[in-house]
Amino acid sequence: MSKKYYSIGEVSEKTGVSVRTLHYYDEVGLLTPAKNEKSGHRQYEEKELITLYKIISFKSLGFSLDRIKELLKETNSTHSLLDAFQLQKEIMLQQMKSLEKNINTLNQTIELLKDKGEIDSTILMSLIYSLQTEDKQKEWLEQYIDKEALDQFYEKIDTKRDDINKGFVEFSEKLKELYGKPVDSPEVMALVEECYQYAMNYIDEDVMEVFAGKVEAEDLENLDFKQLQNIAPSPFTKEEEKWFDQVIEYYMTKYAEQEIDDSNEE
Amino acid sequence: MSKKYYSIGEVSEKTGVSVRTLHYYDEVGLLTPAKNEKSGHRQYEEKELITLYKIISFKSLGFSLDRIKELLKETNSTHSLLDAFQLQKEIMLQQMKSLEKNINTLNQTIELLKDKGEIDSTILMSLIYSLQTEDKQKEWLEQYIDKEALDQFYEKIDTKRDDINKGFVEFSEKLKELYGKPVDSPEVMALVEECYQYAMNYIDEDVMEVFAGKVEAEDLENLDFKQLQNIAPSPFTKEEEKWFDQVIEYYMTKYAEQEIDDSNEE
DNA sequence: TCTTGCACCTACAGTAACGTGAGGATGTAT
DNA sequence: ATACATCCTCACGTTACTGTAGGTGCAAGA
Repeated sequence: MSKKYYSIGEVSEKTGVSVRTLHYYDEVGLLTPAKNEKSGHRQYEEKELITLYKIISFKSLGFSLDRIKELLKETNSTHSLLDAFQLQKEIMLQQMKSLEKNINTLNQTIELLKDKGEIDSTILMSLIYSLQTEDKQKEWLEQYIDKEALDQFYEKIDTKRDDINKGFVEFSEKLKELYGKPVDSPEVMALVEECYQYAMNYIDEDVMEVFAGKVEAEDLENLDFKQLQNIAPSPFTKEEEKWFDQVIEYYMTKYAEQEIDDSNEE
Repeated sequence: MSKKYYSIGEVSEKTGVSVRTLHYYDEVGLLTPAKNEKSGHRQYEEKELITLYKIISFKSLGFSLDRIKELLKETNSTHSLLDAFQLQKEIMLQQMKSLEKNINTLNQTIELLKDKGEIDSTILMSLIYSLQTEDKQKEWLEQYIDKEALDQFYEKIDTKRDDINKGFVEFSEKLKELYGKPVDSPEVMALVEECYQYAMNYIDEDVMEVFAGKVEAEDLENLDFKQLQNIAPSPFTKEEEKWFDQVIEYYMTKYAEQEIDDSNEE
């Protein structure tokens, strides 16, 4: 035969794997060619080339070197290979989902930034965080709202993503501007009213009712809302939030009065 | 105020980031809270909590900590954020493509393993490698075949993936079995004929002609085929390949004779 | 008063899969 | 013989953490 061995350089050339990487594979016992006694140079035979191609193939499918070491021993048993591949596929599908979510969030954020220009970084963070944890938010909501109504709600939202994001940012900005004003000042009330009306565009009445009913029924003040806060941090400081709570409270009582008035008039 | 500072434990609890990781962020200068002079305990203020949420958000979008450190400084300039997000989106789209390719390969391999049971690991490797580098193969082919015909060809193939993979494996196995037999033995010739016919199911005549013409026209024996070998290693050993080359050569001369006979009879 | 436990601290080490570079030995062509 | 390419080993750097050991300060229980 013209040539029995390949030098490490040749192997690197042929396969595109760096010399250092071949050293490393030798070091960890993944691919251990014989060595020339005198020079210590590595001598790769054809069977090792084939093994290397197997390694490259497995690696390209996302397996770790440790896993590959096992798989190389088991390549005769096709059954364990099948298992490994199916598992690996599940893992990659998971990764796909996560990537899709990220791209989605990035798309929405990019649209928003293009549209709005400057955005308070805290508000932006809050939005991104919220978009990224939407699944968990939905899970949380499923405790209180039945899945069907929720699915419907999210479907509706899905078509108006960019509008809603913009609304969220704008209301947050305006609220931050008004922070500190008396809770019963007309500007504040006007904004809250506007905000409420805006939200009502997207929230079905039945969803609202179910939720309102639950809120009164359960004592979720402590435990559960804390969990939600963890899932979706607000864009406001503690101070702002305190003020905002008062605003809401005032608005609710006023709103309740008006409701009574309305129903009396009917 | 009831509470000015959060302890590291509280922050960890609130955000889900481990204490050790918070230590780490402090160490690398990503999030450096003040320290109590006496005890050395870290004291997180609300602004640092907000920063931490920003960090979490950016991290979930796939940014490195170094990049995040820069982004945190630039959060006021929305412009650089937009750039960063757009770049990040491109990166994630790339990753998506790569993942899709992997899942595709895994799916095909899984189907094949389910269908065939035992498969020679070298043949399997060759197939996987080939599936994973299909893009590069196509690029290589584009040098010789015009894109339109090629696209058409791949489209056709795409609908019959599993069949073709199975065919590839079976012909490879059979060829390996026959290795060593005389190149003009009837079994060998029958297999090659069968293989040729099988391939013709998928290769359009015009593609074949273009390619055949090119093969004669150019001297791509050396440079370019080496490149292809790098892209798609064969499932055969050097010895087997040598033998196979002879088989093909013999087949081609025989085929050429037959062609002449055929045209004479017409 | 002792000690137990808890939350916190620092500091060192280890992970995966290499990249990079130093310093020296070997192979090959002229 | 000399130049130059190629190879060797050794060892540190990278990313984003995680683990562990040994030590401090403080509050509650025996």
